[in-house]
This record gives sequence, C-alpha cells and structure tokens, in this order.
Amino acid sequence: MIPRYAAVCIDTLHGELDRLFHYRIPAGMDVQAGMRCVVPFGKGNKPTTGYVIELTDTTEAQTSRIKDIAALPDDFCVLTTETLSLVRWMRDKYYTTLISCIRCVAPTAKVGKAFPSTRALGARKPKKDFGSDKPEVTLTDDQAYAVNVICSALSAAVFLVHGVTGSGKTEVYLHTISHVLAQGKQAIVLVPEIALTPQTVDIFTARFGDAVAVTHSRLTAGERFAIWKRALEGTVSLVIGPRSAVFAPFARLGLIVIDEEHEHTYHSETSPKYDTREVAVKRAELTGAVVVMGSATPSMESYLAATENPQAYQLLRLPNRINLTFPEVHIIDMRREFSRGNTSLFSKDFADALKEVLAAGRQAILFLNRRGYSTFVSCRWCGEVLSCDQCRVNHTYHADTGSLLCHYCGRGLPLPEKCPSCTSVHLRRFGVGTQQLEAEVARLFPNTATLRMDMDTTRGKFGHADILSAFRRGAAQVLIGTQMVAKGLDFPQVTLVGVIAADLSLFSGDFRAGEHTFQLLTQVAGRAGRSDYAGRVFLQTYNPEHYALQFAREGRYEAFYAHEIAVRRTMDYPPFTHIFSVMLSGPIEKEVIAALHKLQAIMAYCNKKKRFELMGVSPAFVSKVKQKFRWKLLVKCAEEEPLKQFVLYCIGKLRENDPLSEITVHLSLNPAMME
DNA sequence: AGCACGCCGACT
DNA sequence: GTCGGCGTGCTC
Repeated sequence: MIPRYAAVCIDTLHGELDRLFHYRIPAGMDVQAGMRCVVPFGKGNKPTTGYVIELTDTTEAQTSRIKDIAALPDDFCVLTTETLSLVRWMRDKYYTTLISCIRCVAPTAKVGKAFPSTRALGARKPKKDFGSDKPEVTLTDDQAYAVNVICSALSAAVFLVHGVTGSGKTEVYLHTISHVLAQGKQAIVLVPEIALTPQTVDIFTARFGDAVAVTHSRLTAGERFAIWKRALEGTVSLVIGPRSAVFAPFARLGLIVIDEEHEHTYHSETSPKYDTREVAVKRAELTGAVVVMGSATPSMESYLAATENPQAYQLLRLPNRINLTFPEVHIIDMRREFSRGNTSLFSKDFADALKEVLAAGRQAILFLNRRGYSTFVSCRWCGEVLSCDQCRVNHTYHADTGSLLCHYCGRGLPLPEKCPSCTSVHLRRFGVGTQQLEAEVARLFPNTATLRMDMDTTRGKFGHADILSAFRRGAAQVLIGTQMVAKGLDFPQVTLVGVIAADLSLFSGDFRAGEHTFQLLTQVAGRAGRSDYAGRVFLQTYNPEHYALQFAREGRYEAFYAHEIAVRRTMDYPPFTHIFSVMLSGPIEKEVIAALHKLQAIMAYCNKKKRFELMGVSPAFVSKVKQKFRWKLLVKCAEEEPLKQFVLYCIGKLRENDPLSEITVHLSLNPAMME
C-alpha cells in the first residue's frame, strides 16, 4: 500500500510551529521518511523547506485544507531511522523544538535551495586495509588491557578511561578505532576544541589518512556538507571534531570516543542545550556502538556513574605515565612573599626557576586566566571603578590599544584622562592580565623572546596554530597565555610551568569551582616535563591550603574526588540532585524582577507537595549584559523529569497571564557554569 | 517567524 | 473614495 500523506516538520524556528503538518503525496512521487521536502506553507503558500517525519495512510487534518508536497530537493534521506529517533529523544530531553534538533543532525540548509553538488569534490581513494595495519607502538599492560576490554564489548557499552596526563590514552583510542574500522564499522572522535588540540588531531589523521574527516567551526557550509555526505555514504569512516561531530550520520556506527570528557565545551550553550556525552550514549543505545570517554580528571558525574553503576559505566585505569616522571609541583604562598616585601608578580622561587630554565635554553609556559593589561581602572580620588555602560562589568585596560574594553559585549573606548565621575586626573590601573605578565617578563628578562596566546592574539584564521608552531620551533622561550595554554599541548622542551594566580577560578561562586580549579591545575601541570627532562610546576596562590590545590599538587585524583563528592552529597548538589536555572532578561530591570517574582509565586503555589526546592530570586553573576538586565532563580529536585515538567508548566502559567513581551526566558538544566 | 487580513486617519 | 499605519491571528 502506497502511503497517501506525509507528516512534515516545517523548517521554521518558532515554538508555535513545533508540530507536524500533513501534506498529500502526489502520484508518482517517491517520498520516504527522513527526506527533505518543499511544501506550500503559510498565508502566501510560500514554498518552505520541511522534513518528512512519517508517512501515513490517513490523516486527522481537514482534507479540504491539505495541500500537496511541491517537490523533493534531494534523492536521499537527510535523516536516517536512527537520527529520526535521536531527534525525537532530544526534543523531549532538552525541552526544545523538533526542528532545532533536526538542524543539529541535518546539514544546515538554505531554505528553498538544494544542497550543493558533491560531484566537484573529486573521487576518494581525507581505501586502506586497517586489519593488516598493525600499529608499530607496543602497548603497556594497562593499555593492552583497556583495548582488550573495550574491543570485546558486545554492544552499547560505555567505558570511562581514567588515565593520568601522559599515560597514553590516545594510543588506546587508536587501537580501538583500528579494531572497529577493521570490522567495517565507523567511528567518531570528539575533542573539546580543534584549535586547542592540533596535535591530537594530527595523530589521528597520520594514522588513518584518507579515512578521516576533520570538522571545525571555521568550515564553510559547502565544506561541512561535503563531510556530512561522505560520512552518510561511508566514503569516510572516521570523523574527528568538536561536539557537533557527535551527529556524524554514519550508517554503521561502531564507536564514539570522547576525549577530555570533563570539558565544559561538551555542553551546548544554545538550544538545544544538549550534553554531548548523553547524546553519544543515546546514539550508542540506538546503534549498538561503544562509547569510550577519557580524561585525567573525570567529571564528578562520570566518575560517580563509573564507581557506583559499573554495569552502565565501566571504569578502566591508566595510572602510570609512560617513560615520564610526574612533574615536581610546588605551591607558593604569596601571602608570605608579600610579608617578606616581594610585591612583584613572581615569587622568588618561581623567578629563580624561570631564570635557570632560560639559561639552560629550555622553554616555560606561564598561565594566567585573565586577558588584557589591568583588570580594572579606578579613581584614587572618588573611588569610582570604570565600567561598561551596557553591562555591569568593570572595564579591562588593554595596553596594546590603550583602551578600556568590556569583556562581555566587546565594546571599547579610549582610556579617559579624567575620572568620568569627579573629573580628577588620579585614575589608576589595578589587577594583572596576560599583557602585563608579558611586559613583566620582558622587563625582568630583556633578551628573552615571548609569545602570548589569548583571545586577543588568536583572532586570525590560524591564530592558534601560528603561535603554537612558532613556540614549537623555538621562536620564543616563554609562552604566556590564558587557559588556552593549559590543555593538551605537548612541547618536549618545556620544563617549567608557572600558574601566576592559581586562585582565580576558586571563588567564582559556582559550586563546581573546586572541580574546575583541580581540573585546570592538573591539566596545566601536565604540560611540564613531557620528555627526558624533569618538569617543575609552581602554583602561586593566596589560598595554599585549599583542597583543590593540595590534591592537584600531589596528583591525587581519587583523593580529590572523594573529598569533592562528599561535599556535593552533603550540600545536595549535582550529581546527587538536578538544578534547573531559570533566567529572565529584559531592558527594564524592575519588570524582569517583577516577572521573576510572579514566576516564583506560581511555583510556590504549584509546589504543594514540596517536592521541589525553590531557591530565591537573585541577580545573575553578571546582572546586565548589552543593556539587558538578567535575574534568575534556581529549582532543585532529585529527579530530572518531574523537575523539567514542573518548571515548564510554571513558565507556561506565567506566559498565560503575561505576554512577557520584552522579556526573554533562558532555561538551563544542570548548567556547566552557573551564571 | 512571516504574512495576510482588518479596521481607522491623511491624501490625490 | 483610496492608500497605508501596524494590531491580531493563522499556518496541513
């Protein structure tokens, strides 16, 4: 029986259109579920792109209003049976519209246009017999065990590889991928950010050659589509990329690797606000693929799952550095430096160590997680702190342009000569950023070449790569940077790492501050001593006794985990509960607060059984950005699904009584960063 | 979101 | 009488 109707999801991002529209299938048109279609839509019967979600023989819609599908722009299905299931799951899981999920999975289409032709791309030979391609590297016992366990998993298993920095996690991934490809299956490798992990990507492309496609945010729509199509057709069998690569449309998916699984970039910050790890596990469940997550510092969520629910998450350990010793890590109490009269940026021990390294002709990495020259400018006459007029954020002084810059909206202005509040000339710059750090190194070591890597120096298309390759070939002895220099880099000549202010991420007010600090310090410490030369790491801090610093110094992940998870349990924080953050933003602060109080009242009224813990109305961490005031409230509950339904129901109630015309609602379940 | 319909003031 | 302002409501 030939189906007569197609249920179509219209390619328009609007909540009210988040339902299926039925169209008649004209005689002779070969429509399949998962295809794109062009349909007349709206008042003007405007030709509009849609996606065929299902085919039916009957329809409940009034037959007199049903129109015909106008055309099929493609001769293939953009959505497979698997990805159709996936987008439906995502829609419910991430409280969003079906079309926004489809846009994650399908290549981004220009409405009314067919996809570009792939014919011009040339025949593929970005074939090889992987079974006979025995990698030349000899695995350690730990590595071999991990590879064996993963490769003998039947299907849909999830592994967490906890491997210290330098333990050879990548080699485990490579062997596992070889095994999967040799079976004629396909694999996805997810990395936090392509630009920051060029070496990891190079290793995969070198090993698997033409079978690999690398995706990244700077690809054009055409390039992106070409890779998508090759994955669909199976002319590539390994896709490497950031979180969006989890959607690679492989028909025979065998493996998804998530490197550095704890990285917050795996959380999408725009709708659908998906967690890449959850999507990967769902795809594994739908396809029978295996998921391998790896990290030196696993997230609390994953490690808890691996230790308390080993049927679902199997833990594999790589506890030893291969041919490397752990770097010596020193915590420097900057309060003592100050009491001894040292008010400079560098402690005496670190300055001495840097001097030695430079004299020995080796390299050093200096890490400071703040860009700019001075972090704020204030008036010594009246106390005014210069700030952005669009945002509630202090201006940062940038020495290269001599300007004040807002790091939230990007607007800048020249540094004024007089205080805008009292017109005195006693403006002074306080706080240290990477620019000032660079100037300080130049002052203390005048003949030393330095490179700086932060958002200001990596703007260009190859910004990251240029700086890293210059440092690799020895164009500079010192690399100064923000957290860009902390991750995954492997420079054999680097024997010293200095963390200039290890407390910066400690007091953000986020309950994950301890976890983030531990992860960051462990990552950055791992940059030192990656060859025969011993490495040294200095953590400068005003809080030397903090557990995140102490455990990072000792390289004791399990001890840190035990401490942190106990705090989370006691305080009733994730992963033991779920937190839904509701933020409202709008141009009039009073109205934003009033709407939020109204929502709070609705929630209190609907929460008769006290199942949900309502936390108070408070300003967002940055309470004004780009002329919009931002206030939030948090709701906690041990179970995710009822929490989601409760919050969405209450927001629906709020909208019923109030059009919220100028107010935007921002929802986030278990946000990776508390705003 | 678009886009059309609709019901009131200024103009050829 | 008609042109056009943007408020309201629908889209198989």
